[in-house]
Amino acid sequence: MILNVDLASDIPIYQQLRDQIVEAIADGVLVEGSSLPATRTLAADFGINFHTVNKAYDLLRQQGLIQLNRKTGAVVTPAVADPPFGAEWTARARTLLADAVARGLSADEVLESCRSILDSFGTTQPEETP
Amino acid sequence: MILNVDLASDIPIYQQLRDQIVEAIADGVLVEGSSLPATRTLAADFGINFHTVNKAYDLLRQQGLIQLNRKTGAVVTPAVADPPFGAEWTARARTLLADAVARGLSADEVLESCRSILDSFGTTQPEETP
Amino acid sequence: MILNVDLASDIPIYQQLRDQIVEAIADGVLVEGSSLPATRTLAADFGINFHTVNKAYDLLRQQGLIQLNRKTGAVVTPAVADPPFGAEWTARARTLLADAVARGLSADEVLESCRSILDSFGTTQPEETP
Amino acid sequence: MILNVDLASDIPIYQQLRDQIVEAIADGVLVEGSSLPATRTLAADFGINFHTVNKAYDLLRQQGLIQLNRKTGAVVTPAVADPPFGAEWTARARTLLADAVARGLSADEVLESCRSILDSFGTTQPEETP
DNA sequence: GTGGTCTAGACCACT
DNA sequence: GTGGTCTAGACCACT
Repeated sequence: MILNVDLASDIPIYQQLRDQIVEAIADGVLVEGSSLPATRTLAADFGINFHTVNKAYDLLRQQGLIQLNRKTGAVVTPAVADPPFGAEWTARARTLLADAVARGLSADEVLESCRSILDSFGTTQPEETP
Repeated sequence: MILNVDLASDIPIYQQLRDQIVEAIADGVLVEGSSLPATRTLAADFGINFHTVNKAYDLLRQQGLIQLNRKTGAVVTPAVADPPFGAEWTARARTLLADAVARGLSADEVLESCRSILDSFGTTQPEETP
Repeated sequence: MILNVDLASDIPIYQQLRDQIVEAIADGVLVEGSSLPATRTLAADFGINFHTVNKAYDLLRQQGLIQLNRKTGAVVTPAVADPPFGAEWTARARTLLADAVARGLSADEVLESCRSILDSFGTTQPEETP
Repeated sequence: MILNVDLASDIPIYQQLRDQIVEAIADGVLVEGSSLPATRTLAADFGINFHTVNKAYDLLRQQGLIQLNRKTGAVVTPAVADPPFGAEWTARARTLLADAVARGLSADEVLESCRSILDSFGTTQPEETP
């Protein structure tokens, strides 16, 4: 799993971490049962505080994507699609799609962009959990 | 154009305004050449500070969606799809789509959600510009 | 609203705060729209760190009970009973009720205890929001 | 008695064991005089450390629900409802019930949930102690 | 060895 | 003036 943190971005570091881990899960790089690095290890790797990593992991836990355990560390949970999947996601999607359409893209072009992003997921081989 | 501002929301008011105006453009309610309300009028309508409206309009201007002019006020510009269309949009889309996939939805289900949102645009008749 | 924090308890301070604020909401002491004290004010009152209060408020926000806003501070949101209300609550309730029954209380006695606790809610007059 | 241990859960294993044994007692699956499995047996069944089982049994002993004896092992004690039944239980109940009420459920709805959980106890036939 | 909690203090964002 | 983020470092809980 390759994570990139941009300290200069105005997106909070913990959010960047969360987003990239979610992408790694969507991508299949992290699968059910995969272990994430220990909070303090990951923090050291990026030269950031472990509290920041903690916050990212805590978000993922709240969203049901990982489990945190003093013994086993952070582990990816089985995906349980919980439809109708939240009006909140739909609202975010509506804003994102409107942004594209308002800039002049056709619905087909936008869908094609979405499809190509979705297709790019899962092309990476999963890591082996040691 | 109907705007709803939730003063209690976590999302900054200027962001809500920007998002809803973008949706109105995507929706075809606002078309090329449509005038937006004067900042002070809009501010008065919602009981918010006109600086907040200014900030929303300024964002739209930066994104090339409207033109601001002392004389003519805020006017929707012609849509110029600007491919490659911003790595920034793609990054946002990637995060949004990954969120859905990581929660267990299939690519097809996610695409279907996007399609149905896109289909909902443009069903409203454009306003007449007075 | 009267809050009591037991620094010696093994229940985390932020959890104690969360629980007591929830009870104040259930009790009707805090109603929809009521303001909570500023995080730093509350922290000073108890001689604890504002981060700890922050964590309590953040939990309440995640659970949809309050809204946090830089401008307006922490405000109680309208209650939206979201049935089926979570298997998680039922599991907690099962454990609690089993505890009582296993100790020899009859179902009727346990229900009576629950009823009397529920009756004790709402007997306090709501605070006036200044 | 059927026990399920979720090794990945946030809830400590000893707590899960304790809770499920309490539920088995409430349920009538375990009655006064019933023997619990030997700690090492139970530990082997779940592939967990026997100290963990020990901790669960010790909690139950402290709470007066079982007796531990080198010779006879762990045996369920006669239920002695010990009114006023612990301010501690009431505090836990208050928090649980407040959680439901604060989310907008009426006292009647909450009581009904409690009643249906209580009714589900005791529908299983007691095991025969070999 | 892992995550969890708490303190202390800095600076930022939005109003 | 309010909450939000981040750092730094301590000690605890569970294994």
